[in-house]
Amino acid sequence: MTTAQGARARARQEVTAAIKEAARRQLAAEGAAKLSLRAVARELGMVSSALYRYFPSRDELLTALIIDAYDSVGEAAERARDAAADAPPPDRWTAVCEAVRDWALAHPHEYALIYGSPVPGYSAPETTVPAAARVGMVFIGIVRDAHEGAGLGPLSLPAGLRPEGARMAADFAPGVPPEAAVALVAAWAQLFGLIGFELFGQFNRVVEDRETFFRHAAGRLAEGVGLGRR
Amino acid sequence: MTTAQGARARARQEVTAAIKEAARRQLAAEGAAKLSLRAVARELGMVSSALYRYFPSRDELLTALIIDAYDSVGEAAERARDAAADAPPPDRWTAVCEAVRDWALAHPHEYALIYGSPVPGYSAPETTVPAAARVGMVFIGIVRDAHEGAGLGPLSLPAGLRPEGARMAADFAPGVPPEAAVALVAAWAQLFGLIGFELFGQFNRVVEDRETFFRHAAGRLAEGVGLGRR
DNA sequence: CCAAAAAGGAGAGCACTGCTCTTGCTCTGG
DNA sequence: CCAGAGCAAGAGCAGTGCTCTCCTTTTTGG
Repeated sequence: MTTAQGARARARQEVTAAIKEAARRQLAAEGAAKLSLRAVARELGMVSSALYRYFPSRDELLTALIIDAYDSVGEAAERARDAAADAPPPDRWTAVCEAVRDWALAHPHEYALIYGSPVPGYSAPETTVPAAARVGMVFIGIVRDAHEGAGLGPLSLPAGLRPEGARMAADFAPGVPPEAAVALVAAWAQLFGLIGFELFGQFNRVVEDRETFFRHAAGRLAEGVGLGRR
Repeated sequence: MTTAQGARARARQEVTAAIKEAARRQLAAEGAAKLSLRAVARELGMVSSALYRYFPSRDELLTALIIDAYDSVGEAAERARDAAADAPPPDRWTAVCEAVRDWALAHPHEYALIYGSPVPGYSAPETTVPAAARVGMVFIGIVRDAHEGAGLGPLSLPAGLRPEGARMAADFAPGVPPEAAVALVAAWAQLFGLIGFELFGQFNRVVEDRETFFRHAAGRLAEGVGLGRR
C-alpha cells in the first residue's frame, strides 16, 4: 500500500493509473461501447497483450472505471452538501440534486456507464456496491438531519407494504423513519429519471428551460420526502 | 405498399421481418451489445453480406428494433388505458404505469435499448421520434381527460420559468394547462427513473416488495400531476 | 418478346476487436 | 547470487462490421 514497496510496485501503480486515465479519455470521447483495450494500449505505446498484466479483461477495466465514476459523482454530491451545510434542508437537497445533474452533464458517458443500461451484457460486480452507495448516503444524511432537527413533514407508508419491505428501506437509511425512507428511495430513483431523460435526449423538443425545470422538479422531490417547500 | 407488387416485394418484406425477428431474439437473449449481424445471418442461413441488402448497417437494424420497441411499449400502455377506461383518472394513471413497468420487466433488453444509454455511440435518428411519443401521449390523454372532467388539483409553475419553457411543455401536451404539462413531463421522467432503477439492479438490496413500492410511487406521481389521491 | 436493368445472394477480403500462448528480458527477494 | 516472479512483445485465433466483386434471378421497358 505504502510507497515503500520499491520501484516495481510504484511503477505498476503508475502504469495502472495511466491505463485508467487513457481509458477514461476514450470513454469520455467515444462512449463505453467503443472503448477498446487495443486503442488504450496503442495510446500508451504498449502492446495490447501487456495490458492484460494490469487488467484481466476489458470488463474489469470497465468495472474500475465504474467505481471511479461512482466515487466521482459521490464526491461531487458531498462537496455540494458541505458547501450548503448552513442552508435549510430543502435547499441543501436541491443543491445536491443540482450537483449530481451538473456532474452528469459534464460526464455524460460516465453517467451512462453507471446509471444507464449495463454495458457489455453483464451485471455489476459486488465491488461496485460501496461506491454506488455514496451518493445515496448524502441524500439520506440530509433527510436524517432534518428528521433529528426541525422534523419531517407528514408522509404515509405504502398501503399493503409487507413489513420486510419497510424494514429493508429502514436498514438502507438508518436514522430515518420508514415512511421517509420509502419516499427517499423513490425520490432517489426519480432524480436519476429526470437526469437521464435530459441527458439521453428524451427532453429534446419538450423541455426548453431545463435548468429551471430541473430546479423546480428537485424542489418537489424534496417536498416528497417531507423536507417541506423551500 | 399493397401485396399486389409481386412475389419479389413480398419476399423482401418477409425476409426483412425474419431478420428483425431473429435480431429481436438475439437482443432479448444477449442484449444490444452482443447483437451481431453475422450471427443473425447465420441463424437465417444466409451469408452476412446478403443481409446488407436489407439493412445498410448494424445501427440501422438497431434503429428498426428501437422503433418496434417504442411501438410495443406504447401499445401496452394504450391497452392498459383502454382496459381502465371506466376507472377514475388516478387509477387509470397507475394502471398505465404498471403496464409500462410490466412491459419493461418482460423486455429488459428492449427497455434498455430505448430508455437506457444510447448503445453504439450514436444518437437516435429522427425516425424514432413519433414512436417514442406514443407512451407519453397516453399519459397526456389521461391528464387532459381529468382536466376537462372533474378538474385537476392545484399545481404551481416553476418560479422563474421562462415563458418559452412553459409554452413548449404546453405544445407538447395540448389541452393541458401549462403547470400540469410541466408536472406531467417531470412525472414522465420520474416514472422511468423508478423503472430503470428496478430493472438495472439499483434496488437490489434496498427495495424488497417492489410491486407495492412501485404502485405507491406511481400513485404519488399521479398526485404530482394533479390527479388527486386514489 | 426479349434484351437491359435492377435486385438479390455468395464469397473473399480488409481492418478491427478481445483474448491466449509462447518467448524472452529484467528486476527482486531469500 | 541466482531462481522465480513480474513484465513486455509478438504471433495467432476467433469473432466482428463492412466492402467489393462476381453470378444468378427477377422485373421491366422499348
